[in-house]
Amino acid sequence: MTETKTDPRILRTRKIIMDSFIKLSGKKEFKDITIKDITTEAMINRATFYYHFEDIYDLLEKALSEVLLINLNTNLYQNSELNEDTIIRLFQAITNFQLTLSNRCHRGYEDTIARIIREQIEVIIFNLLVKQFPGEEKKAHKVTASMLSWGIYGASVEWRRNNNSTSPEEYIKLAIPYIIYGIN
Amino acid sequence: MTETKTDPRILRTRKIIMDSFIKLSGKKEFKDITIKDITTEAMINRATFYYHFEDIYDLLEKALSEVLLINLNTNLYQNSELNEDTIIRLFQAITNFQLTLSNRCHRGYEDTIARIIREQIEVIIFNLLVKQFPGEEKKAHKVTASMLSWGIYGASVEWRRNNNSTSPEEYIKLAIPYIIYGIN
DNA sequence: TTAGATGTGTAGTATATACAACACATTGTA
DNA sequence: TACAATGTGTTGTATATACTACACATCTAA
Repeated sequence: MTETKTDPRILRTRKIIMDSFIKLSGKKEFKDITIKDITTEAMINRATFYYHFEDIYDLLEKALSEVLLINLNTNLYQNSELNEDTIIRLFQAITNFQLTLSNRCHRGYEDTIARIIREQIEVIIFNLLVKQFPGEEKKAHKVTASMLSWGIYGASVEWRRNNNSTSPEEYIKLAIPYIIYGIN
Repeated sequence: MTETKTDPRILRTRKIIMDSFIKLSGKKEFKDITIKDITTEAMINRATFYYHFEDIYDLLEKALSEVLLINLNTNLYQNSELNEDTIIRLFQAITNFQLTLSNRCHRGYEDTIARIIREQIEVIIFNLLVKQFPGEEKKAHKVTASMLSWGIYGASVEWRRNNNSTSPEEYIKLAIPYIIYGIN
């Protein structure tokens, strides 16, 4: 809302860097991608990279967040409530995102990536909860969001592992009553 | 050869501007394209436009030259002589370029565009002649290049006008003996 | 072990781009 | 006519990016 517009040069350069990184991720494993590779691909100076990102892990984090967030924003920007529909869309976005990831080789960095994704989910859920129940305790929202994010992320991992014929929607629907109405 | 490498920012920005201009040319007539349109499309500041180009006609000139030159370079960079083969490739590049142009609306600026194209052809032919006959008088090369450029450009106009089944290659082949061996 | 090669991260300076403001011209419209 | 709106081209200043050099780490080969 109170967005102060950022310098177009910054937006442009960040996008070039992230796009180059994503492109390289399709060719090499993460551990083999050097910062020189990225800046060469992006045709920017190496020093400029450090102007925007702390190091390559910072880039990984921001690139993943951005890609995931774009997926999510287009999916559930309209819905501002945490309900059955929202959860289904969220889950679909995650499984979809995981599928694109699995086509790229990030061997050895699965844990980092998993953490980033889960944190993103947590942020999204937290914001939804705050909007939905403005008066209540934020600490409770925090814990709830944390637990839900772990649960939903874990579900996406399990879904991918049992890569059977169940669609993401059907899969998560099995758990939704528990999420929404609780154990009772 | 003695290319002093130019700042990547300049290359990048020029490309963005030209690409935006070409993109806009597909939507609007030239006379309706404002500099604000271009800079908005390119997401650069209007002052930056004037850093690179004098005005919109300067951009038109450079954009056309560049597109035509790229066509030509990829076609006849290998051949450094002005022979039958070179002329055929040159003619093909021009007709091909004219076809792409005809899909865009530049009504009222045909003359300007024609001049730019012809001048480009002249430069190319002149350079070929200088390379081919290094010892001889440059003034003669100049006149020869001028006449040939007018002739070849004119032929491309005629070819397009009689838009019949003759291919550019067949068409120009009819005139090649005259060009190469002269009237006798 | 020692060098050499490659990668990371930082700092100082030069240059390109962003932005805002301005004067001026052109166009449409009341 | 007037006067608002839109476009052109310029200028001054702030900021982002390019470039170069440097110190340091890691790895490989002699």
